[in-house]
Amino acid sequence: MSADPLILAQDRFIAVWGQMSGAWGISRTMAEVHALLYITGEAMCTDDIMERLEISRGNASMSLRSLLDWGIVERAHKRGDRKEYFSAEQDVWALFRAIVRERIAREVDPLLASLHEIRDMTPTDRARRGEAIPEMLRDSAEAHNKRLDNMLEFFQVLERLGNRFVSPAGRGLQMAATLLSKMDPGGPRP
Amino acid sequence: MSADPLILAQDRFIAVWGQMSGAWGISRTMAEVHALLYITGEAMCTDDIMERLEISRGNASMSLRSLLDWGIVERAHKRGDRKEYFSAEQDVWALFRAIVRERIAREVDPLLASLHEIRDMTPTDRARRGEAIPEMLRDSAEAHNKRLDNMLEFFQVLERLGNRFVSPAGRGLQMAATLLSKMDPGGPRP
DNA sequence: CTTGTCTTTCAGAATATTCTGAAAGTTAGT
DNA sequence: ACTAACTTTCAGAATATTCTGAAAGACAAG
Repeated sequence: MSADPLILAQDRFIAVWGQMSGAWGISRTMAEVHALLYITGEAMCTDDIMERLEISRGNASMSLRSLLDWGIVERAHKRGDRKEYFSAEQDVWALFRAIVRERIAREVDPLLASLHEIRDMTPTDRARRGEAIPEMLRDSAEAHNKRLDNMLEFFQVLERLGNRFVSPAGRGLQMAATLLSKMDPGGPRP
Repeated sequence: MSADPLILAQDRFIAVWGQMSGAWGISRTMAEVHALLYITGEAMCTDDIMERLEISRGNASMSLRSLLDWGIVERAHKRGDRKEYFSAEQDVWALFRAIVRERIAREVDPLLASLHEIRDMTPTDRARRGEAIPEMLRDSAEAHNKRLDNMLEFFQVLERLGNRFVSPAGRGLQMAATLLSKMDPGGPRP
């Protein structure tokens, strides 16, 4: 059997990364496939992956497709070989920029849209000027709207931050480095 | 039935927040209970929650316990009433500081520990000075270690950032504001 | 110590997610 | 156009997660 420490370390990495799958909002197998491609640094074909991870062809195919959709794995080809090969982004910062980009698109944007819709469901002074609303109802509606606005504001800031992190290639690292070096533990300096 | 727009808006908010549950790594019901407490702004007892969300007593009890563990819901008491009441943190930034704090503790810290362990599984020049290792193996081990180190570096930065965001009360907001105001779209200025 | 009120627990049921494998689909080469 | 090599799809199986409800536990008041 394989007592090769490199293989063992790879397997352990794959297992650990698989456990993090929940944190990225992807399935365990997707994470394991990604881990395998990342940690070996090699381009592999479907059969290589099936064999190493002991998963079915269908599962491998679907996981690879999803990883391609997320933009963190890309197709590769070997000359004289009809098979498709796949390789993972090796730049860790680029990897996480891709993850943040997808999660903003899949989670934050739809949430903001929903929150705006909900915001439009309750009447306010602004919305209906002259119309009479029982005072008690108006008060609780205003408190409700304030709570919604606080949420909205938070996610708008989050989205702007995320887009800043994601946008031009390579900025994520600089942003983090700047943050950590320019701010002392007590907070930002003037 | 209730055509009260406020109730309808609350229900919609609860549903939307419930769908985000995956993003925070909590169950749908936990998120719905939290949403209910947040959007109504009221302290409610188990029976109130069971009735409004149409869930079982056991589910309500467990969800509330978990929310207490996360530190985003707290116990409250009403005089002359033996029942326990629960209310959600109303400061949105405090809410997300709590979430970040928990996720660092539950996900990032264990991951860093595992990555360090994995880092120690492969021999390097540093680790075993004189011992002979086949050249090919040594090269691939070094590439492997570099990949691990890149991951480690990323998560160390992430953890420091997270802790900065979380630490003294109120800093999260300032940090985000600083980020957004001090950096132009092209990147940080000297 | 007993009762009544409220809370927690947990085995099994219900639900949701993920995986398999065989069949259908696709494409390159001849 | 046919074949061989490879990829994708998807219904049903396997697995994992979440929920229920009844029983047990906890605690204050009398």
